[in-house]
Amino acid sequence: MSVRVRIAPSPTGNLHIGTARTALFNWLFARHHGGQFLLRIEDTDIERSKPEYVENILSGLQWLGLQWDEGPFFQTQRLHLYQAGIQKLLAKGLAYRSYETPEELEQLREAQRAQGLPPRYDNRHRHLTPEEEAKFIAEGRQPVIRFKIDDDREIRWQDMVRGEVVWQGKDLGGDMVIARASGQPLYNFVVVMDDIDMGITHVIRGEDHIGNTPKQILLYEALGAPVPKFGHTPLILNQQGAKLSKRDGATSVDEYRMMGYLPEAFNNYMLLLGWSPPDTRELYTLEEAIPVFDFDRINKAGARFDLDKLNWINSQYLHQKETKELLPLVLPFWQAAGYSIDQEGDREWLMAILDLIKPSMTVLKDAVGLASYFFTDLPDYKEAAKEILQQPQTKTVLQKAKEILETTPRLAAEQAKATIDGLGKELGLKKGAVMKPLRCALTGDVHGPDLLISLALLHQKHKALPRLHYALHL
RNA sequence: GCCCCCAUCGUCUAGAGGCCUAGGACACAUCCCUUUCACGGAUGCGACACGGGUUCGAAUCCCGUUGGGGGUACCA
Repeated sequence: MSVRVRIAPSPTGNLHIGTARTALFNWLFARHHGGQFLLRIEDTDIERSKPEYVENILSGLQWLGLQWDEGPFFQTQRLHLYQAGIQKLLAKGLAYRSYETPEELEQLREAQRAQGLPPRYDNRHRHLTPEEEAKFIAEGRQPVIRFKIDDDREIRWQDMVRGEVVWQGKDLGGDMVIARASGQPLYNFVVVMDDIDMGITHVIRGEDHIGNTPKQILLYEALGAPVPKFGHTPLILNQQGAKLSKRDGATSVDEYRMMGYLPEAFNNYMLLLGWSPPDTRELYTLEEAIPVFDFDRINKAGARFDLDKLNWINSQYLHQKETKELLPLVLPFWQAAGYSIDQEGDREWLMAILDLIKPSMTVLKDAVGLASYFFTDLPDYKEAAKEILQQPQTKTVLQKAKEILETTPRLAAEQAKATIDGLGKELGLKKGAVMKPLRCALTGDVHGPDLLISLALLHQKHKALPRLHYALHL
């Protein structure tokens, strides 16, 4: 039987890192086994689901390159299927109508809490007489549908990551609601209906779903369907070791995209969170991971999200990237920063800048700060740079450099080196004594990318002389 | 509270009873390269939560303790 897996996000927020990682594992598992990866949008919670989140999830998965083979399916368009399932369970006597009010349930839980007991439904409406039921209906009560869960049942399954997991029926909280009073079917039920209907063979999801699994296994049995394999992956945790939440800074894929992380780096990092490669190699593209990915190497403990490691991986991919491929990725960030750029005319010049700053970049957005002095008329002079520019020797160097540039309209990087070396010799100064003032005058900072290349590039755009002039009169 | 899961350097992890003096990566420190900052290279720092077993031998198996996490809805 061919492998069929799915990712089933609910559109109640932007594509979350945890969802993305689950998607990645499912995608890799499907590709590894030559199976299918489906996308299903779980939008049964109509109050919290929003179309913009659907859009965000779809575009996020696409950005990551986790293309789905079927879908997206929307649960709100499949309500007839769930209705039929509910009728079937009702007819078989495996589910029933339950009439308690939210207040009554709250009272029950309150009483249980007071006695130190676990909160659970006491199955009080499981065996209502027709008279009792008629009375509730006459009161105008709208029933929920509950699925019967026997306390003495024992549920066990072989989890793909955790091995055998055993659950007692009595710990499942009593007969479970599968449809609201409004008729809206609920998560645990629709998941099972859909997974059966879509022929899902392996349910790979986060560990936070582990408690849902025994309930769902019971539903598979009740519906007379084969139970798929389950694999519960460890959770991604925050710096404190708790489940990632909105309060933990950037938790959506979108935010990382906007900060300038590359999808290949992001995938690579998520892959390493909970899965370990068979050897010491850590850099894997999606395609490279397909043949080596398997569940034997999935870890059981949760993993903290570590920005340092993500940054390192991202910088590796960035540095490896051909400059001509990097340029279109960087351009939007430069443009957003307000730099005026002639994409066509300046192409060579821009590529040279990018070549220069590429080794210093960790995220795409870094290109904004690193290249800023190329795009402004005058750089933003830092305090430390101003101090250097005040030193007496500085004037001599800058004056000399100015004279040379005035007679040299165009300067290649190699020429710049010879010129500056000559300048130092002529003045009897060490390299540092020449470079430092020059750097400060040209870039406004005491350190940065290669100065001679910067000089050549600035001079090409007639930005070097005005800066020397400005610095001389500071 | 109750149920479930988990436990190796600060972080991600390797480790299937002797290959472990516990390996790798990030981070950090030092040095080299270098006009500077990065990049790159080298070196260093640094962990088997604790207590009992089992065994000739335990990071690895068992039990307990502690710690952490998840769940406990007419959310997903």
